[in-house]
Amino acid sequence: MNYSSLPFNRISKSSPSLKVCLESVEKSNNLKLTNSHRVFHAKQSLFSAGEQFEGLYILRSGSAKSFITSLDGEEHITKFFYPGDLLGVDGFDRHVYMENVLFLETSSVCLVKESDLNSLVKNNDDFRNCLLRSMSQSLINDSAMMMCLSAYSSEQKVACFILELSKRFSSHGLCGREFSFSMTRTDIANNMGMALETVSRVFASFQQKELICVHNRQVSILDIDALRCIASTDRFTARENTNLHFNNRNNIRQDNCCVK
Amino acid sequence: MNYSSLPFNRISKSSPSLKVCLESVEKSNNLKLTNSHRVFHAKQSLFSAGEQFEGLYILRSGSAKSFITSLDGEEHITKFFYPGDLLGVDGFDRHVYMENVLFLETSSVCLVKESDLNSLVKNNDDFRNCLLRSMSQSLINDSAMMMCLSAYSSEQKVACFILELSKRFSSHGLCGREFSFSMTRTDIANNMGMALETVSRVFASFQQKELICVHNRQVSILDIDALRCIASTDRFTARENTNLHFNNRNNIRQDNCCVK
DNA sequence: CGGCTCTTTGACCTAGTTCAAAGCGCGTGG
DNA sequence: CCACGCGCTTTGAACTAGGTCAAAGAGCCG
Repeated sequence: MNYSSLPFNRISKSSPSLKVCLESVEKSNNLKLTNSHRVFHAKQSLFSAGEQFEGLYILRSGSAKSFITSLDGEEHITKFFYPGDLLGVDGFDRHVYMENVLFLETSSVCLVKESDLNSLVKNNDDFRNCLLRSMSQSLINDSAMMMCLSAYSSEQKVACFILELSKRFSSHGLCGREFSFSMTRTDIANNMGMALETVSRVFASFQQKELICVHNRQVSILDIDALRCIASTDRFTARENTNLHFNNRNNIRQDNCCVK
Repeated sequence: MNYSSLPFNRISKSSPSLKVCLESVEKSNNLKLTNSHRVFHAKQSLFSAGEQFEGLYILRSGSAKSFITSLDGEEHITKFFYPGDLLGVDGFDRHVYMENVLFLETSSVCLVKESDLNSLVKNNDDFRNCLLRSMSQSLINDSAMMMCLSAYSSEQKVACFILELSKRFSSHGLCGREFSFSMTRTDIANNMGMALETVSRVFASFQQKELICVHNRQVSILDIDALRCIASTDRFTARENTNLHFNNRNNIRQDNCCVK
């Protein structure tokens, strides 16, 4: 997939992409980012909590997850990253990265070194706005995520997760109706604050209701409106049509499924 | 309480306060913030989601809460604010505030208008760094909060909540061992993703174990190490000494309590 | 004093976790 | 090319932490 063919103007207006911003900066200014591109493979680490802050990374392709570790060693996945996303913003505060980042698949990143960063933020209006807007957006997303974690039922959580992924993919010009995710069920469960068994059961339940179709990590959305409805329905209404443990008796599977 | 007497140097190094930063900027530059101070009372609104972005607010005294509303009208409190905190950063993205802010008690804020903001970020290194660090810090806090919401038991959540408040108060030069909070049990429950009854029960349980002492909204911490231990203990260990519903039979109350 | 909101406490109940075991897909090495 | 092993996923059955419902107390203010 060639990203340069995407309608970036529209995207950069609705949700700023530093990647795009940088590309324009790179062309018009004397900034050289050519040596700062690197490729990583699945399970490789970009940086770990405690490491010296070296600058921001922009994910160019692939995907990654960030996680923090509690005092007792438990890990929590805070976010999944897709092309255009910014990595390492948590390092501004103490000049030390506060999160760990692992790649989920073969990916490439571009480093904006701290030195370049300072002058960019200072002198380049576009870049500065992009950065502030991107951080602002992250804070808003965090709020939504917190609400999701604290108040949503399992079905709502999974519906939100799928819809969010769909949104991500389509905003990058990919198909938002049919895609495959790069994280495991365990990752999803950890990120959404539920047990992996529950994730599995909700997927099965959604499939049984013909809202989605899942094979391994390939998903296709069959009824996006129903998903949106579940995601935005309060718990009392949602409860009526929910019985995770017992509604998957008459297995509906590969048969009526659109992906093969 | 006169904030100007606080040891701000130390604070601004460990965790940047835009308030302090602004004060120095105000003195050394030609910036006028004198007309931008306003006082609000409990339950008054600073701004609501959807309103035009006018700039950032710095809380000078008092306290506030921010909340977002889900599609079905449910509210979720995303954060509580104390003096020195920054309000309105969520407006950078779309030039519209994305959250609602209500004051919990009589408070005063200082508005940094958008016009001033731009030149400050552009030209004032201290301010720019303060802002970036503050936003970075918020993102880190959000991560911690998400982990808390998604993986912690009720006791862990409440322990974290109390410890966080304690940290906040002592970082502002107030007593971190004995303070009163300005939010209701319902607010705490909403923010921490639990039922208000559970909050009440955990408080009772902590009091019964002589970790804290609560009267209405006045708390004093009796055993901060034990609280820290609870907050950082994994669920398996924590479970052994937990039985919220039945361990408050022999009521221990005002008798052995340090606040009267 | 009456009415209000907030908080506590009790009793019950269920959504989702935990534990256990089997199934599946995929890469590796023989 | 098959067999084995390993990591991931699914499914079942039992259990429990915490939510929900209900009712009573407590503080506060006009």
